[in-house]
Amino acid sequence: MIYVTLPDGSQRAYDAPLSVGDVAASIGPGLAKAALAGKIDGQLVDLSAVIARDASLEIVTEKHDDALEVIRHSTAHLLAQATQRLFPSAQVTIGPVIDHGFYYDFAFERAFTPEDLAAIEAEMRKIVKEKIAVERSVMERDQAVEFFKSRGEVYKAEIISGIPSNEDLSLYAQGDFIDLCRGPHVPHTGRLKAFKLLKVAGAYWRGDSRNEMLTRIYGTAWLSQKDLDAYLHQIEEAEKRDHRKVGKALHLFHMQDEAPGMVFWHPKGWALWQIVEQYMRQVYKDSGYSEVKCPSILDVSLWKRSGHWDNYHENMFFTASEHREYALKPMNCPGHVQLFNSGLHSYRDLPLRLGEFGSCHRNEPSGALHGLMRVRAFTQDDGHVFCTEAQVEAEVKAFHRQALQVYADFGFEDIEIKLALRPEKRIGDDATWDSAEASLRAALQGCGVDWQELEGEGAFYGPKIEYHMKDSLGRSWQCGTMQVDFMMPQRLGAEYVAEDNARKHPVMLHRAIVGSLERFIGILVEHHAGSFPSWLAPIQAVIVNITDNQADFASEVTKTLQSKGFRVNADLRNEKVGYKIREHTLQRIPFLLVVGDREKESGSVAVRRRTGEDLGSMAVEAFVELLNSEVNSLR
RNA sequence: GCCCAUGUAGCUCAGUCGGUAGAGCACUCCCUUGGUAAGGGAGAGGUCGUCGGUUCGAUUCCAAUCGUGGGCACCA
Repeated sequence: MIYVTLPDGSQRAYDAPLSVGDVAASIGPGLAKAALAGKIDGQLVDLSAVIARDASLEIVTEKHDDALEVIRHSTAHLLAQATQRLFPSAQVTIGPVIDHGFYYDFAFERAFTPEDLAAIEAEMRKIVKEKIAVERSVMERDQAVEFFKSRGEVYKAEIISGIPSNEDLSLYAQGDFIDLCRGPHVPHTGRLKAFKLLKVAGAYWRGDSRNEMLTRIYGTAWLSQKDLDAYLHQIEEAEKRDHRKVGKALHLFHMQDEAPGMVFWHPKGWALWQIVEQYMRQVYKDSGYSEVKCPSILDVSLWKRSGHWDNYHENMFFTASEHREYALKPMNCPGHVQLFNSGLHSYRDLPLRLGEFGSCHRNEPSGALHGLMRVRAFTQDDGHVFCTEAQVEAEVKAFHRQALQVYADFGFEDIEIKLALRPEKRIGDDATWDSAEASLRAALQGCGVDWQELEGEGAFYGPKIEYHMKDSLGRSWQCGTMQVDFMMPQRLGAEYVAEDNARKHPVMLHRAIVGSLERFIGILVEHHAGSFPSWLAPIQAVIVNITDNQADFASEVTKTLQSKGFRVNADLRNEKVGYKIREHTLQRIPFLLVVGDREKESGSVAVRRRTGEDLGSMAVEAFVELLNSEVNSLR
C-alpha cells in the first residue's frame, strides 16, 4: 500500500502507484478540476507526477501559495509557443518568473515591435482556447543537446551543454513547442486566462554586455482577470506618483538637454532640499561630526594616489588648465583625508568624524540616467570617520541606529540592508578584505538585523553595508551606506601617533545616510506622492482672500506667519475662492487659510486641510499652534 | 554604452498619406468682488529637438546626432 498524507494530516491509502491528478480525483471531482500542480514532500511537481511510495502531498490549486509561480511559468511558455508560431525563426533562450510576472528572451533577426506584441498576445489567447496538453518528458543531457541543435535552437543547446552530463533533463512539450524546463507546469494551456504582455526590451545573452542583444518580452500573469486588472491599475497609480511627473507638476525641479543628468532646482524644490539638508546638518552635530567643505576640482595626481585613476577613471569628468590636469571629484573621501593630514593626530583624537554636503560629479553611462534617482551631479551627506580597528564596530552600530532613526523620521520603515563584498577590480590584499568584511558582518550581527550579501558588489577600496529603499514602481535604490576602508589612509598617507609613540594608519569609515540628496528627495516625492507632511512641505499654507476687501488682512496674516518661521504665501488674485482652492489643493499645500469679512473682523482664519477637511475658523495664534505641533512632531 | 520607442506652444496632447500647424489648461487684457476643487469674453504665443540628404517644396520621408522613456549592462 502507498500512504499519502494530505496537508490536514489525513492519510489516504492506494494499492498502486498513481499520479497527483489521480489523488486529486480520488478526493473529489471539484478538486481534480481545480488542480494546477502538486507538491510532493515539499517539492513542486506536475499533476502527472507519479507517487510510487509513501509521501506527503499538497494539491496546488489557485488558493495555494505556489499557484502564481506555476501559472506565470506556464504563461512564459505560452508566450514562447505563440511567438514561434508567428515567427518560426525566433529562437528560445530563457523565460523565468519574476516579481508580478515573467519574461522570455528570444534571439530573432529583428526586435519585436509593439504591433508584434499585440499579435503574439492574440495568438496566446488562441492557444489557450485550443487547450493544448502540456507534457513532460525526460532526456539525457547529450541527447537533449543534439535534439535542440537539430531544431536550430543553438542558444538552448548552449545552455544545456553547461549542465553536468550525468543529469537527466526534463522537457516540456505543448503542441509543436518544446522547451527545456524544470517545471512544473499547468496540465493544459486552457488553464491560463489572466495575462498581458507589457513591453519589449533588449537584454544581453547571459547578461553579459559583450554578448549579442536578444529581444526580451515582459508579461504579467494572474489567477483571475480581477487580479490582473487590479495589478494594472496599481501600476497606473504608481506612475502617477513618479517623481519626474510630480516634480514637474509641483514645480520642484527640471532637467534639460544641455545638462543631462543634472538638476535645475526651482524655489519649491530647493525649499524641500533645504529642509532635508538642515535636518541632516543637525544629525551631523548630534552624532559628533564636524562639518567641512572641500574643493570640487583636484589635481589628477591625487586621484592617481587614491586609486580612483586606475579604478574609477571611466566614471570621472576631467578638465585642464595651464598644463595641469584636474578631475571633478566623484567622491569626497580623498578630500577628507587631506583635512585629516593637515595636522598631526594622536590616538586620543580618534574617532575623528568629518561630514560634508559634498557635491560630486560622476560620468554615468547615458543609459543609466533616471530622473533624480541616477544623476551625474549630486550632493551626498558624506561623512568619514578616522578611527582604530577596535573602534569600528561601535561606530558602525551607532551609525546604523542613527540611519534607521533618520529613515523613520522621514516616514520610511521598509529598508533593505545588504552587505556588498569584494569586487574583482580592487586594491589591497585578501587578508585585509577578510578582516574588513568580517568587521562589517560582526557589526550587523551586533545590530540584530537581517541582511543579504552581494558578492563582488563592494567598492574598490572596501566592503560596504547598503541601505536600500524602493521607488513607486518597485525599483530599489541605494541610499545610505557604511564602508570600511583599510586602504585609502595608507595610500594617501594618513597617520596618527599611537600610545606606543608609533605612527599608524587609521581605519577610515565612509558613511552616508540619505546618500545622494537628489535621489533621497526623489524617493521622498514618490513616498508622499507630492503631499508632503507639514514639516517638509515647501509651502505650508496659502492665505486666500475672498474679495479685495480682505487683501490687507490677508497680507497681515501672511507676514505674521512668516515671522514665526513658517513657509506661507498669500494668494490675492482676483479669482473666486473655489478656483484658488482647487489650484492650491492640486499643488498639495497642507493648509489653506481663507479670510473673508467675517475672519477679518474677528482676526481669525478659516482653516482647510488639503484633504478637504474643514477645521473651521480659528484665531491666527491657534493656527500657529496647530502648525507648530505638526512640524515639531515631524508630521 | 547596447536594444527598442520617442521629441509639435510654458504644460498635457492632437495633426499633416510631403504644400511651413491645432485643442485644453496656463499666460496677457477687459468684464465680474464671487464663502471652500475650474465665472465670462478677447488676445498673444510654435523656424514641429538639432544638423544634413531626397524633393519644385520637409514638421511630415531617409541618415546622423543630442535628449527623454522602458529594459539590459553599469552603479564608488
